[in-house]
Amino acid sequence: MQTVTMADVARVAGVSRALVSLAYRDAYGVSPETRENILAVGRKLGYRPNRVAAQLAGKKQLTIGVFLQDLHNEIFADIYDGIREVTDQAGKHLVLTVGDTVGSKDVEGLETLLENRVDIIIAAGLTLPDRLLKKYTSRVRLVSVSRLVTGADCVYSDNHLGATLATTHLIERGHRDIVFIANPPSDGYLDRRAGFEDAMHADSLPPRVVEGSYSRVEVEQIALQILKSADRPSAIFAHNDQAAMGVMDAMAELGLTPGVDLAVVGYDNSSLSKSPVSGLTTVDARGSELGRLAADVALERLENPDQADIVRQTEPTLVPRSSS
Amino acid sequence: MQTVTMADVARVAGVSRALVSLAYRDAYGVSPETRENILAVGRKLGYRPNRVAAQLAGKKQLTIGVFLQDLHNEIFADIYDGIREVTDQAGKHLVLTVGDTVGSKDVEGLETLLENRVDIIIAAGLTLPDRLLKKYTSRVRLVSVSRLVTGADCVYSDNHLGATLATTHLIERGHRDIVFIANPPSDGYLDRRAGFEDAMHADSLPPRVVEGSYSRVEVEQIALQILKSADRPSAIFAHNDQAAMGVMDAMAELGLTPGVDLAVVGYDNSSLSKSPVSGLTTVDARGSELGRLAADVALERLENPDQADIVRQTEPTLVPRSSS
DNA sequence: TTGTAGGCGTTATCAC
DNA sequence: GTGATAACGCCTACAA
Repeated sequence: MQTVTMADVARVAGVSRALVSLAYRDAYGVSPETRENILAVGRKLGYRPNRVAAQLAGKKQLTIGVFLQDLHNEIFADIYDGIREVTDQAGKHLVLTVGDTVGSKDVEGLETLLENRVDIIIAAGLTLPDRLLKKYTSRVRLVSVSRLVTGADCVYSDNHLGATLATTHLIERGHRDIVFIANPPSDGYLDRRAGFEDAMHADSLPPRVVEGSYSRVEVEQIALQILKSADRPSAIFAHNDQAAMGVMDAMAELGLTPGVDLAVVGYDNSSLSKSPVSGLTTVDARGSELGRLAADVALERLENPDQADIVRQTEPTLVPRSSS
Repeated sequence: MQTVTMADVARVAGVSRALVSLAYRDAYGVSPETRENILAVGRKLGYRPNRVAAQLAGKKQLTIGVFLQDLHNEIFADIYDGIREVTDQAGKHLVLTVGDTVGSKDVEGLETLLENRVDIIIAAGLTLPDRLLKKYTSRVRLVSVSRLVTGADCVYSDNHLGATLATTHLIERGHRDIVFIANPPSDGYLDRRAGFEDAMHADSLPPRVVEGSYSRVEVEQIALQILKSADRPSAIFAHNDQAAMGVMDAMAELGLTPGVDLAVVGYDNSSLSKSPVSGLTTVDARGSELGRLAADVALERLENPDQADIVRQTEPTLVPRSSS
């Protein structure tokens, strides 16, 4: 159980520690034979490089911190996949921290990343207020995914457009009384709501907005109230798929059929909506593409620290299904 | 952007480095006033403890490695929640790595954890063969979640019982021709299948087993074949909820109604099945409880490294819904 | 209660 | 090509 160190390998192989180090990073300055020999000895001894020590000693930028807001929301799994796809190839190491559904652990997650001295942070789904976020953007390079942040690199999907697509789709289907179940208001996540309102106004329709949450069951309760009320709308547009499924849950409870008794539209095109079972019309924000882009930006930033803020925007698309 | 170190804080506060270290870990041997003063200086200077250096220098066991097999499967989010609940309280630091849906990244994930010199690993959903796994259990303390491993601490749900519950449930509902869509065969995950077969045999019914996968869409294709074949079963029991949803997807495509044209049962009680929309009958494996238990075991093991292997088993329960 | 010295396992910078 | 030697930032005795 006692750890084998570089010194051990060096001693047994009959070389200096420095050579072992070089051999394991296949750097220049070590002949193929000695390299092979060193690696063989290391293998026999069960040597495993100590990344902690390497991080401390080295000055190379090779670790990327990743913050994912909520593992229960599959969009973050998609984003992670995208990130990993490119960082794996670039040989960068990832340090992961995660928040929670309520969004109360942003600070904790970022703080942990900083204590681990990551060279840059890719943060997906941050909800902490701009004011607090500024304290971080001044201390570390940050690539924000989904959330638009001034003073940081950003990768996000055009939420205003996405919401407009969804709303227009409903209007074209003849709906005039539409409720938007919004996410809890927070800096950087107001575009979907704005897109909805603008689209409604464009057709001189009154936008109805109800504040929702990121929790499916909470939205279910909210939807129950809406559906049981006197002025039940003919369509509901939810800020994301989780919330939309909450609406579907409520409908199932009341014996209502999506697409018939009420139109429902979500946002994210997660596997929740993809399923023919739910048949949820949604807006595809392409999570894995966002992830890939974010990682690209992070690598670019590491190469060139002083260039201006990088902003990449992707265009969402509407995915019509049976629920509308 | 240049990092503030302990030495900086010490200099400004007019004390030694050691004192700063003690103050930040609120250890004995530092008066309340100096402590306060040191912390104040640190705050002003924007000092942040360097966990990398601390890990390297210290000998205390305070980091736990966590491996989660697949972020797209919500059961792992549940398990993570459970783990976090207890490690947060115990003040332990988590290092996270994740695999993928195919299960091809187990080695990579464990290896990264080892390179980070975690003191113990909690691994959920390992699929690598026993033979390979042994190389790890001999090098590091391992708490295996879901998977039963000899020579390591284990926390798992009684899968044989769970599968029996599900199968018996179907039989009681009058089904005699039942297909079990199994997970890809691998060490440590054969109990659900065995539970199914045993329950069928107990009633002198012929068990039909089809090999499935961990991917929802792949199972959808498999289910399509089964449902279109001449001898369509009256019920399908899938190895987990993801797979069960794949079956539901196939049914939706064929216009079949779950619970009417075909009974479907899943496993995990993830939010996929919880939803009234899917109404999927399932077996509740209680992920967060598994996570909590695993973390408890890990802490116990750190305290007492030499005790015999700890094995904790939980009892799953059947959750009947409309799909059966 | 406080300060000093040595070490954790690497990487980086030199000479050889 | 190869091998000493000084960092890296902190912890942990031990001495004061």
